[in-house]
Amino acid sequence: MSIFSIYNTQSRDLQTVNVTGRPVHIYCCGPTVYRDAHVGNLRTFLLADLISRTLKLSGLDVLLIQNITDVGHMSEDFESEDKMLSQAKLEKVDPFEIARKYEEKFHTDLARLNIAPAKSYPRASETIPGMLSSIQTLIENGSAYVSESGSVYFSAESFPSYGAISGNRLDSLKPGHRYEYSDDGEKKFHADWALWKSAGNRSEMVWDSPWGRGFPGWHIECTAMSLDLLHSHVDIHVGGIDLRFPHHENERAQSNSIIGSEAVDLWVHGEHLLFEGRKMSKSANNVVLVEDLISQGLDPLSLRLALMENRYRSQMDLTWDSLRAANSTLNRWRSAMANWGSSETIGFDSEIHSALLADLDTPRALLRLRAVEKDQLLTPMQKREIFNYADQVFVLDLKRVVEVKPLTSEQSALLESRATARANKNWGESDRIRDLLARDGIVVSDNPEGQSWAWSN
RNA sequence: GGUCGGAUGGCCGAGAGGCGAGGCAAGGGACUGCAAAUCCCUCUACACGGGUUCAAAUCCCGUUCCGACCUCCA
Repeated sequence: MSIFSIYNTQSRDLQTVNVTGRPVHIYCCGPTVYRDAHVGNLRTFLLADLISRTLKLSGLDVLLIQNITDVGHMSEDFESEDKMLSQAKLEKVDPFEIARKYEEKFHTDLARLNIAPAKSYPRASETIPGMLSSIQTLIENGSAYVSESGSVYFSAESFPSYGAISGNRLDSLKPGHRYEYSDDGEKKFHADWALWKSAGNRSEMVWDSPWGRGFPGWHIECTAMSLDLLHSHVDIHVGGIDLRFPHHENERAQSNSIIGSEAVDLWVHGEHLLFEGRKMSKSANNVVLVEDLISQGLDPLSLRLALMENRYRSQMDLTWDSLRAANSTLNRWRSAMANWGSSETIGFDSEIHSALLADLDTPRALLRLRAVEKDQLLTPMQKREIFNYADQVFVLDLKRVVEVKPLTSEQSALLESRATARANKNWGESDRIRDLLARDGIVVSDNPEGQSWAWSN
């Protein structure tokens, strides 16, 4: 059996996934649910999906866990306001209502992109006891300390291999370099971080703890959840490149300090998505949501295809052009599939299989699919069966029969009069009607068998 | 200042010592009453300077430029 290999940020090398006798444990850092997930966020969630599906293609079981951060995690800095709480103030509702609303939308977006649901989506707010016991363990074994105000900090120096994922060294993280470092005076060392932050003057989203009322630090939720739900061992940990430091570095220090060994085998990071040449951000005003694609008349799966045209490890510039290109490819493939018959058999293609196994080389797999489409030595049935095979991972709904919105009676009448005009070689009238229909988004074309029509989107 | 990646045709992007991916756009042709769709063809590139080699986009050294991260971030 061929083996899946993928790039491990920590070892800076391709690493194979060798798991037998149990499911592959995957943990993917999920959304902070204070706003809509944009298409860049979705690129990372798609990455976890592609990994899971490729492993399944190779006959492995997968246990995927993805957290929902519904507790503000601006705990390092009291000056900036917590995102969840400030959004709640803005929308004038209970912060948990905000969280549930965006959590719901997150699931909707995943479904639109055919991203298979994880086994579970633990919420930070419902994992407080687990976090408290993780923190307790860290205090007991000397990895963490309690401050005067009742906050708990992780001691970075207690973890000798700190920095292994990101390449950062503790002395390079000293204040005085480019970033602005602020300290509330409670940390013993500049690189320490909060595991638990005392409530201060906060009254919402705070919990009781052995150290007083407060709220958890951002990094501890992933430690608590992954150790608990994945039985203290993560085979593949997935997240966006920006989480490499500090989030994953800190999570690793916490998890390893609790279990006394390496908790994660493989750290996989997805690169960022740019849109029209710039990083997607509110200030650049180029945040794109799945809804925006839909309102442009694009199939959301054209995003899935467009994202797969690039490797997950390279920064990618998404444009409306590339989305439209993907959308028309999708339409072309679906109608080709319909023309190739109705076989439900799942074929096999070794090139596609090996491309996916080789560090998720989706561009090469798609290239092969295009070659299959054009290959004159393959029968239509063979083509369809190879497409069926590929669609287990691509999940572009290639078998979907393009459903056609019915015409209004006026539009049907126009089509009929055009056919009559054409029969009479009344070209002027025929073209006039064609223009009329085009305004309704109906494209008319003439074939030897007569005229046919289609919706332009 | 530290760390991690990049630079390929009009644009987006694979490729990682020899055979010039693919897509989009553009131009030409076939088909058509004219179109559309489709098919065929065309446009032939690897930041710069050295080096290694029979052979470099690919390896090595140097240079320039670009992006990401450095305590909010997918």
